Amino acid sequence: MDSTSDKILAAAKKVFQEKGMAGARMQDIADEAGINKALLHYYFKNKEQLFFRIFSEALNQFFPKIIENIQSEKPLFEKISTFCSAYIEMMLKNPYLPLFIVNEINNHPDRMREIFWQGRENLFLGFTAQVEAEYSAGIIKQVSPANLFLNMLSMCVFPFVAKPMWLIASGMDELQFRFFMEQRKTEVPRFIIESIKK
Amino acid sequence: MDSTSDKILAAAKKVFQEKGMAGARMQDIADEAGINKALLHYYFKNKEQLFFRIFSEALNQFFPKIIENIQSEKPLFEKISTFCSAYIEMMLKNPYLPLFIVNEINNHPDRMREIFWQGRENLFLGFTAQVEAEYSAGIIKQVSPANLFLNMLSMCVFPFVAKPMWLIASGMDELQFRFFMEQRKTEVPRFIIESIKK
DNA sequence: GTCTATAACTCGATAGAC
DNA sequence: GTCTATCGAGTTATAGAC
Repeated sequence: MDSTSDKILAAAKKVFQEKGMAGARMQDIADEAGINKALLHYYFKNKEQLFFRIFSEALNQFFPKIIENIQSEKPLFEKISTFCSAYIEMMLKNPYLPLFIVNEINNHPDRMREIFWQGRENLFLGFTAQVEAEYSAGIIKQVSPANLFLNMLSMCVFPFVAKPMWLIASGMDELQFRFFMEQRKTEVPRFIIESIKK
Repeated sequence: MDSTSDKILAAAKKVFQEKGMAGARMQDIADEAGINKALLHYYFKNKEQLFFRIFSEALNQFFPKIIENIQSEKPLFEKISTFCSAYIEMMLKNPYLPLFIVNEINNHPDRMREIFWQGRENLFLGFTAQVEAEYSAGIIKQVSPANLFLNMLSMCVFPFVAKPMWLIASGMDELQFRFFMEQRKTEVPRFIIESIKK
């Protein structure tokens, strides 16, 4: 069913992700949900509370998959391929997500810090060990794990963050962009593996 | 000398780049400049006008160097090296610039379109020709110019866009980040060239 | 639960003294 | 040029009827 609460959450997600906390208006959210402002406050005490509900959901959609992937037991090349493919696919479905997250973390890094470190130890320990192991095994060249990971993340996420800029500069339209990103699901892993394989 | 107008511009740059158009307050800018709101309006008719002054300067700082570089006559590998090095250096000095630009283009893609296409024809024509020429000459593998360029841009710019997130996830502090990015000035070109060289 | 009406507040902008 | 004081529009949030 599509309860009023659900309608509000869907509307809030759309408006907040497009305009951010500062740019969003409670009126926009009410309009998008097809209700009035008073009812919004009946369900969610204030704008902040509603915002954090949406923001937390966005974080939970974005990060757990990253963490799970890089801590998995798969061989490195396979890990890289599935990571890029799954991430680009997810962002094709939620194109506003990356910029939303990046922005709001930028505005409240302190709050973020708490949410992030819930029982997690150093994210990169396992990944670092794996990269070193595959180097010792002669599978890959010597490479800094932090650089490798950041390169992978950059090439997957940045195109969505900079999408409007890229569309203008490249002259692509929406459909061409979509096709381009579909290609990148395999192009990016190929590019990375080509660079590090021995 | 440090005229009132200069103080305002410096303050506005800081506040707008940190908080964006929607998040910035004229009061913040006045405080930062050590004056009051009325004086702000004496020098700049309204917030929009002040914002566009700052935004235009940011665009002019960001894009001309990209365009000049990719349209230059240098060999590809050299082009990649100087691009990454110069861009990372510039962003180390203006860390808020990339996210500011990306955001405001996102909020007003229409305005941007006009500013951008001032007598410019397809940006990538020359670059595409060069990549194809170096492929024919047996210097590099076959590679899509758009993907190559976007990969390069992503690996240079994204770390600054996602800096607060990266600091939290990696555990780096400001100084370590700076050192890390200094390394990437040579690491990123190496990574790219390793991937495409024959 | 849902609405209308409005209070309370934030913020950009202006008036007017010095 | 610079300030204090204040207006007025736009927004969040609440009161109270149904």
